[in-house]
Amino acid sequence: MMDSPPATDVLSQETPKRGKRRAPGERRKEFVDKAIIFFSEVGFEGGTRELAKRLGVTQPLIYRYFPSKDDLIREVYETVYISRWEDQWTTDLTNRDSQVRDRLIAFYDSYTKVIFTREWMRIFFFAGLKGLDINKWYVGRVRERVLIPVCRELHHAFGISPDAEITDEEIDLAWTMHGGIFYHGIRKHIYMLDGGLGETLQVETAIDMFFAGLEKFYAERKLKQV
Amino acid sequence: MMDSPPATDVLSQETPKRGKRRAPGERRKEFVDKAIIFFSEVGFEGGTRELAKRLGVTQPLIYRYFPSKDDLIREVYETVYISRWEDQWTTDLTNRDSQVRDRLIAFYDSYTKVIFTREWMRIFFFAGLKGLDINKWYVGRVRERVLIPVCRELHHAFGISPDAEITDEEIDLAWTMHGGIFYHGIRKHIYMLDGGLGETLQVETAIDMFFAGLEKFYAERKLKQV
DNA sequence: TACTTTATTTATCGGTCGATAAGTGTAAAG
DNA sequence: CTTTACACTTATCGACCGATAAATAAAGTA
Repeated sequence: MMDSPPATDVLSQETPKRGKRRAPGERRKEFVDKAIIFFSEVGFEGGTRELAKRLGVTQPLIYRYFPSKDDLIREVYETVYISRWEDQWTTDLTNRDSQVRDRLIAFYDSYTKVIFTREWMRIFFFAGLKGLDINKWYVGRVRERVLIPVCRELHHAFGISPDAEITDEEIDLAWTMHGGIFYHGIRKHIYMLDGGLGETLQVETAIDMFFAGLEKFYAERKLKQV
Repeated sequence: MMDSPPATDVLSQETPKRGKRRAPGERRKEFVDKAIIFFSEVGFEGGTRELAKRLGVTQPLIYRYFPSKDDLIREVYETVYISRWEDQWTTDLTNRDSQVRDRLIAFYDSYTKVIFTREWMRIFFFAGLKGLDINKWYVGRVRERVLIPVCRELHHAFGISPDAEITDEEIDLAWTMHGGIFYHGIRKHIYMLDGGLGETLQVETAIDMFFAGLEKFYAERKLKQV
């Protein structure tokens, strides 16, 4: 079940003039949430005064909740990267009750619902261009918790010995599929251009391309056994 | 002024510190070239003083050659985007002397040689995140001069009537292939992570995936006629 | 009620930025 | 050699940025 967004407290009207007390934990979360939207739009070079204006407070108040702008930024991308990751993804991908193709489609349908948003995409690239470690860490997570499990499932589905190691080449193939899907998100949210296929169909065709490529790959390497 | 010049003008040893005349056009080009490298590393928010230091000159000199920082930046990405495009790409892609698969591989081998560089990739995303028009313009150019010609060649290769229109869905399929290849560049130059396959092999497998996907696409739509 | 606590504001500092004006010295022109 | 042109410098301005200190007002506590 999808929890509906918390009904924003009935606008306490304007004229927040001065000292509008709120619970501190709640306030902090509100700051981070709005900072995500703010920084995703203007980049991490966006000023704290402009951010404060959007929060409806004065600039020094930000420093009561975060020691520095960098700390706030760190919290922003940790929230985006970590809290939006769902462990269920790996669980479902490795559940052999259904065909691996269907599992892949279901995964990317769910995954793209999370990452194909303006904030996620832009925060991701702002952080990537900054050369932050968390970005490499995230790509590593995709590799370990998605692509490698997927390759393992494919070995099983293609009847390859469970002892056969997963090669870097196979993972590169999986990255090509992943990139084909991911690029649609780039086009939509970085370049603001939409595609002709719906998102589900984009995912399906990318996965079908991947399977066709795998057939060729395994055939050439004489690994296919069925 | 009180400060007495060192009067050591005699020892104009090593790098000539002052008044090092050069041809103005040459100097301008040198500024743009170094600015490409500089901005690709630190982003367009990089300071003019830091840039000047790398150029070995003082900061105000930049404003003798460019009216404003924005003008310099505009020249930077126009140089990267426009001057590195080769019209021969479209010519070769539509030359039916060889198989379309071979043409595609040859194109992406050449294209990735140009764009899979740290400067190109990073300038591209810095500009994309800034929401610059030139970015959409570039994506439009790839569509018009690569993907649509490719789809037309594929129609011919697959024996589809020359009157059949190229659909948005077909172009989306081509974008998936393009994105699969492009993403390897992102991994390498934005995340600084290398893949297992060589670049040529990455291109080949992405194209083979694409062809396999096309087969399925045309079969389902009953457009295939051979 | 008076007292304490703290969320929030006002005021401000030092640093950096893009940009401009004025000075300086060398190369080129005569 | 003298004069002129201009590539390049020094000095500086006003705006903005991140961050801090002190003042203020609202909430909690008695």
